[in-house]
Amino acid sequence: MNKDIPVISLQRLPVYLNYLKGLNDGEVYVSSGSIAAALDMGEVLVRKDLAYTSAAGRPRVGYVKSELIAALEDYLGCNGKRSAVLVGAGALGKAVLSYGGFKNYGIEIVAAFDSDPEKVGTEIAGKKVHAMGEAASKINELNAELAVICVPAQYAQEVADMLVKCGVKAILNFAPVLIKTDEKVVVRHIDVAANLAILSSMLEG
Amino acid sequence: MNKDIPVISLQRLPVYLNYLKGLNDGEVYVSSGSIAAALDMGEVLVRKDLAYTSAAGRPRVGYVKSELIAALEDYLGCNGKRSAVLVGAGALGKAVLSYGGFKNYGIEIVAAFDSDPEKVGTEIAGKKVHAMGEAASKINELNAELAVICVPAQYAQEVADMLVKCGVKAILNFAPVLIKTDEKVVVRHIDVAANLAILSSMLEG
DNA sequence: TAGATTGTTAATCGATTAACAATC
DNA sequence: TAGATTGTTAATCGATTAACAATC
Repeated sequence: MNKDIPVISLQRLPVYLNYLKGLNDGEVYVSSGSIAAALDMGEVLVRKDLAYTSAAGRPRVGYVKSELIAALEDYLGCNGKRSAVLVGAGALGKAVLSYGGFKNYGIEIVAAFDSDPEKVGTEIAGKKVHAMGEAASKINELNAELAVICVPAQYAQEVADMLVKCGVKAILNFAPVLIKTDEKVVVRHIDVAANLAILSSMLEG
Repeated sequence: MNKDIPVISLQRLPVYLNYLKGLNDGEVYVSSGSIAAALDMGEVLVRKDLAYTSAAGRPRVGYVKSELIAALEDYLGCNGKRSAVLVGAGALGKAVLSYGGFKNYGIEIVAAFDSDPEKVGTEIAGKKVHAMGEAASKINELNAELAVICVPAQYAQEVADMLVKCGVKAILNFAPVLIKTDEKVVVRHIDVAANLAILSSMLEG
């Protein structure tokens, strides 16, 4: 069902969702034109993207905002329940563990792992930090399909390999290195420093 | 000089740089083919991307690794010196302030701002946290052209407006909301929760 | 020289936009 | 009805890939 949407369209769905949720409660209808204007994009593109979900607009009035939000949430799996684990309870790991925004998407980070014995056994934002060796059993027990990697670059690949072996199906990688996995596993990469560097590069043009 | 590179190519340059830096010191030459194989992409694309920099390969041998790294670093401004400020010293803000990876790109976060009086006056990773009201004078004094927004979504737009008024030219926004600015200002958006949600969506396909 | 690899031009592919018929 | 907006098909645009000449 989610198979044929281009990733580039999929990436825009949360943007629409955020925009719609931020709208005044009084607004009942939204048109692709108004969304496009607010988000600085073409209105046909908005309609095409929305068409991947179950959203249906009505000529002359547009989309019912609540229905559109529901369609996007449904498509993105916000009403489901998926568990994620996090590896690397450093500053960034702690921030991600403390972040409350995942629940909007039906995702919960249920456990963390760290190789530092000092951290093992502690709790961060109510989530237990376990030793790396416990990963296999915990991931299995908690049925976690998602994982977030917040370890230093040099460990990212081995951590990814371990996670995949434990049954993780998708990885969000914050380490500044490209990790390779079995092609069935989906990986996304967020390199914070590189993002700032890209911005910096765009300044001189 | 950096004007005519497509953003999509620019985004790949740090990926090449990370890969090359991670290579064994003994490797003197690298070919576009070997980079492409390691990074799972087409070799012509690699050569095209690298051609935007001052890198020059030699037929039959490839690129001199050290020269290629230097060309990428030069293009990305890693040898320059740019200052950034951060707004919102919550968990994520702290993590970004503590992150050491920016210096590889010639970027330093020089100050933070927060509206919480409890945080004002403290130091995080050696960086002073100032009151929001000091932003204008500090940004000017420190000559900061880059800014990172780590405040809750509902404040992101006003913070962005304030930053732009203070002379900030580029913004990295972690708040889950699209911010609008004068078109001269460049903005990049990192929505961590959305990224995990996208991964989750890709699982069911 | 022979052959591997670069750099470039042409072809292809995919995403965005334009045009327009359908419709409430 | 008239007109605004959707949904879809065709055209355009831009990025990737294929082909190939240049070259060390």
